[in-house]
Amino acid sequence: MELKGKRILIVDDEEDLCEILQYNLSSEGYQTEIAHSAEEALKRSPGNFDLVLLDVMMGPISGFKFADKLRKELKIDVPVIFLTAKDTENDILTGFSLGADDYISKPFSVNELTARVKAVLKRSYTDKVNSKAIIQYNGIALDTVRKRLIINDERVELTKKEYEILRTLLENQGIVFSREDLLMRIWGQDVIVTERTVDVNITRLRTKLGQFGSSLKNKTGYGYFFEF
Amino acid sequence: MELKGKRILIVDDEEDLCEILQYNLSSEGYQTEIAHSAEEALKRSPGNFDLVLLDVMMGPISGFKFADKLRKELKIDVPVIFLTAKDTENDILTGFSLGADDYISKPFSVNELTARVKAVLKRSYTDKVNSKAIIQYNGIALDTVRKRLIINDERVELTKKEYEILRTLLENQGIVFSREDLLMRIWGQDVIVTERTVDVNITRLRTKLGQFGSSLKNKTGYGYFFEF
DNA sequence: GGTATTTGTTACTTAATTGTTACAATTTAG
DNA sequence: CTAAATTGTAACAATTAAGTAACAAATACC
Repeated sequence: MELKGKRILIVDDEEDLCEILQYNLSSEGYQTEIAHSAEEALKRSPGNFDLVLLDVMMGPISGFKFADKLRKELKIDVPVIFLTAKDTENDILTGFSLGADDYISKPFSVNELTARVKAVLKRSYTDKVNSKAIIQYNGIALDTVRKRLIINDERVELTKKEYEILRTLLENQGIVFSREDLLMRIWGQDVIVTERTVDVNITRLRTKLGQFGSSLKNKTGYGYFFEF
Repeated sequence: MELKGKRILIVDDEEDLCEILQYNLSSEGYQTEIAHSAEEALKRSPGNFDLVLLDVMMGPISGFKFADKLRKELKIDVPVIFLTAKDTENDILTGFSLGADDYISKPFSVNELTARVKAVLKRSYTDKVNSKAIIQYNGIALDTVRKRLIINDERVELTKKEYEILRTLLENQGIVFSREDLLMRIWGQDVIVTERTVDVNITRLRTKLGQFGSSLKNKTGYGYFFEF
């Protein structure tokens, strides 16, 4: 398994800590991005990261609220590791009830951090379809490195948006995503585009999907989903 | 590692050159033996040497034939450096296809000789696997010692950055590297340059790659990758 | 120290992606 | 069955990304 190169979103309002985290994770080969608030984190399309490191004690929206929003409202189930100063059981349980994958209590050592990060990434690798370079579904192969499809031995290049929509739908087959869900997840919090934009991208995807185009289905009034 | 005392077999029909080689290598602390023909060389158990210096232009059995026999028939994979007067790229590539580790073009300086010898001994000591001076991919040969390309029998000099980008992409064909990835990997953690710098270097590389320029591909929104 | 080479920046051009709109087709509700 | 709502989609526009030439800065080399 190749953990290196995985994208990690660091969400913490303490500049210094962020930099320490970033420095250490980078030198381990991970790609990192920093957000100093929940709001900022939402802007960075958290669904596109492999892991989110989240401080629970943070500005107006706490890490807990952010995680809750991520899971329940945005339906993004990216792995999350909480950074918590309060090492109380209650805190920790709250975190896990909100879908955390692990937690680290401050202060923590670099070794501890990288070990947990590695473990969580490994779990999300083995347990989910995630992380493989090419993911196959029925007759469709999605090359997650080159961001393209292989259908009937043919390469079909996908643009960024197309790729992200398709991946989202393929990884969550049968689940209906409203236009808003998709906009939130893929375009991000503050990008303002018409909901119809999704429709157009769906059309384009259907064309590129060829014989499988009709598997990208619409549920009138609700949204889009994938079903072979 | 102790390079001194390593045993080197010199195979060349020119008496004078042999003596010059022997003199210089001895004074560097190597043990040397001389063979004036391929036949003679075979009698000296070439497999028991740490390195063979082999003249390609030589009596009834050419250096190439000797090397071929060594590798294919006798299955001896002692490191070999070719001494070549014919400095054509074709010759050089032939040598490498026969398993050479490096080559030296006549006339050469003593410094060059000892440097190459040392480098090959060191490489073959540290990593048995990737110790060749020239790595070939489809129609592209990358001379990792002299930092240049050989394409269609032509030498193309690469600058450091160009070389490192190309090597990264060639060794990881199909993997898309974002500008940031490349900056991190090649420029390093703390060098601050515009991401567009990568683009410019890519353009320069494409030009130097000639007919293969179009194999250095861009994936809009993601980065660059190599694919024949 | 001066010259050549490499490397980086910028500005501009070209290309690719993404978004909007208008209208057609389909679906739904009554 | 029909009108309203929703979705599909083609054509165009806007935006964003990439290619590249020309110049500037930095570095290496005498």
